[in-house]
Amino acid sequence: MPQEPDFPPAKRFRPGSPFFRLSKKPGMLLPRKGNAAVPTDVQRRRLPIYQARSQLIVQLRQLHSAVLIGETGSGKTTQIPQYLYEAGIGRQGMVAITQPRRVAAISLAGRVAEERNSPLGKLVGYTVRFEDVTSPDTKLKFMTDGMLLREAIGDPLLLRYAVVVLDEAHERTVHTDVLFGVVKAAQRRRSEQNRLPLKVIVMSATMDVDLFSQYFNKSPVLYLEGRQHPIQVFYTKQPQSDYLQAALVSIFQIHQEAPPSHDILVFMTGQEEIEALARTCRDIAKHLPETCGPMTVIPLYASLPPVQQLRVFQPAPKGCRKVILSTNIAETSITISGIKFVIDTGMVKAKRYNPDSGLEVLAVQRVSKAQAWQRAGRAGREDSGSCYRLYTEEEFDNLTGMTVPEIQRCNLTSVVLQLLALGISDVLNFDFMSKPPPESMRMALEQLDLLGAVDRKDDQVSLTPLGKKMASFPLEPRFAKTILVSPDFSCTEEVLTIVSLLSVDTVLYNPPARREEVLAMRKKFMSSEGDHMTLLNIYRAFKKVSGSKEWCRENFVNSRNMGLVTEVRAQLRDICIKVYHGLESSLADLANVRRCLAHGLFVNAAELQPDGSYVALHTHQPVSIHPSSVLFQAKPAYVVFNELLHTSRCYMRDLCLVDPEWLQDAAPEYFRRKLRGDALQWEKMPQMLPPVTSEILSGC
DNA sequence: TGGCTACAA
Repeated sequence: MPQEPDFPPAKRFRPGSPFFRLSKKPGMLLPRKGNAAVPTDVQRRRLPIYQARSQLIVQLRQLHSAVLIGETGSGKTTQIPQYLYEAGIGRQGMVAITQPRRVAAISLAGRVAEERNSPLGKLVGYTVRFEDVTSPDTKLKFMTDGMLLREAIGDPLLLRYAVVVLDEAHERTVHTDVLFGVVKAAQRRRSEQNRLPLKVIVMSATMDVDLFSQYFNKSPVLYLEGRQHPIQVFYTKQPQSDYLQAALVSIFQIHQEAPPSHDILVFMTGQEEIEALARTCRDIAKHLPETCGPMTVIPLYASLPPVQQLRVFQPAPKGCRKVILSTNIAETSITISGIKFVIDTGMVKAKRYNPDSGLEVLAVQRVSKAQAWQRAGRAGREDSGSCYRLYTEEEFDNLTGMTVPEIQRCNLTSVVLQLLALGISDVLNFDFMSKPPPESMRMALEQLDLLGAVDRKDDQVSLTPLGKKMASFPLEPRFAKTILVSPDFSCTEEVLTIVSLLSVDTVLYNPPARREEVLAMRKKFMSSEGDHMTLLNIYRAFKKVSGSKEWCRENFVNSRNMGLVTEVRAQLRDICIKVYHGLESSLADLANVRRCLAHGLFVNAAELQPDGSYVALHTHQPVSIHPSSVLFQAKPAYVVFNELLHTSRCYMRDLCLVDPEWLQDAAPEYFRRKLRGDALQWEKMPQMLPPVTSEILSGC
């Protein structure tokens, strides 16, 4: 289990200051603070980290593994790779610097290339999905953690690299967590085989580093001071029952008291909540007395069109206050300058996973201390700031220290397939930094077994030839399987399209205010065979007009996501051609396409009951058709679906009508007695059918 | 029979 991190008491909190641990950690480096930067090469020397450069180089030269703590603004991400290069450390191979996000990998590479005065793609390059800007000259390679993981499948020892820098390790994405284990194993095996040593540098912005250090053989921790400014933190005196109301009051309190140039950033949970509060704020702002200046309220969340997202960067007109209402996208992904006040509701929408039911639930919950500090830190990027926490100090003390790593709360089917593809057969004992729940691992193995991806003999698990092929797709195993069976049904082109459509955020644009219009436009694409076929119709129509943006607008189709679909599709198609040396298409025979979906999604099958309700065959839980489905008013006997969404009920989303015989064909053993008329199955084989908990039942 | 999705590849 993750250890409770040792966080600074709020009152003495100075972001970027590691002083409170000075006595404990002798490895600390104490740079002098620099001033605001002016030219480019001088800029590097003015970064806080520069003062520690020579010490860092000495340390990094001798250490096999190091943990580096540095707040935002310390310059660690751009400078460490250059220091390594300048000192000739790891020149025998490349230096990989991983990032959880694409934009970060790309922009960091750009900045470092500029600092080196070298064209991007030469000495400094980057690799992210769909884009590889590197050359044989590339020594410093910025990449997404997912890309390095994918490379590891072909090269588990990561022999091209002399140094791997895992940045933003505190975010604990699934990919980073798997990489921890992969680089640690590669490091050990390379040393055993007397190969070029692999140096591992873990970089994190938070103080909960003991876990990192312990995991990497008690490696030393180096501290760097950042260039954050002091932040005053305020708590409410009483617990707030309504955080939205509390946010509203706080916004206008600040608005009445603070100079209008001081912008406010409010952290909330989701789109609907944000839009509602935005409306309320605008209404109230209209009716304020003259003494109060005007206010511009800007919502910010991921599904917002890019043009509207950019609004947060535009300065408000003089004398007007900018109030940004944001999801946690502003916590990490988008950095907004000029924020003087942060209001933290203390809530976040996060995914939870129940391995028994396979249910992923998106629920509003309290943030962790680490998240609360991350949010507060957004107020002190250029100058000192304030953070108003809409909860009491006692409530803060009771928050969990760090956010539960994603790997402990998600479906692990893809992870396990990837581990197996890396040649790790003892997946159940893989050296995770934070072990995922054993039920999640078992569930994942069971799913892979059902899909025909693995052979299990006693405790030894190995990939089948099909499983090996599945691992070559950057997809969830069930979708890889769907593609891989498609040649048997001569419909690879169609299946590729459908899987690509499912790989991106929805291409359907549904502005609530124009609901009737949307419905009328969408009618012409609707298929009685289900949502997948409806999506296929939309894609075909989109291609017919050569991806016209105008057509997208008229038909309420998100053209950005549609463009992404095209990219994903091309990538999947390339992989397909490599695996199969050819493609086939049935053009009109959509039944075959549905057969493929049955082969990939059969674990997500549901059966119509005599009373008109549906039951999921895998878990026997009652499920319903989501109102957004084209099959909402239909009553097909059997369907497969993409996912279950747990809101007021358990809703199946994205449905496809199937024949029960197809399900039998897809997994004869599994379905032998699962289909209608086997009520006793439940009691006979409890180990295959985990009991439905009362929690699930009451929620459905 | 009736709901609405944080982030990432």
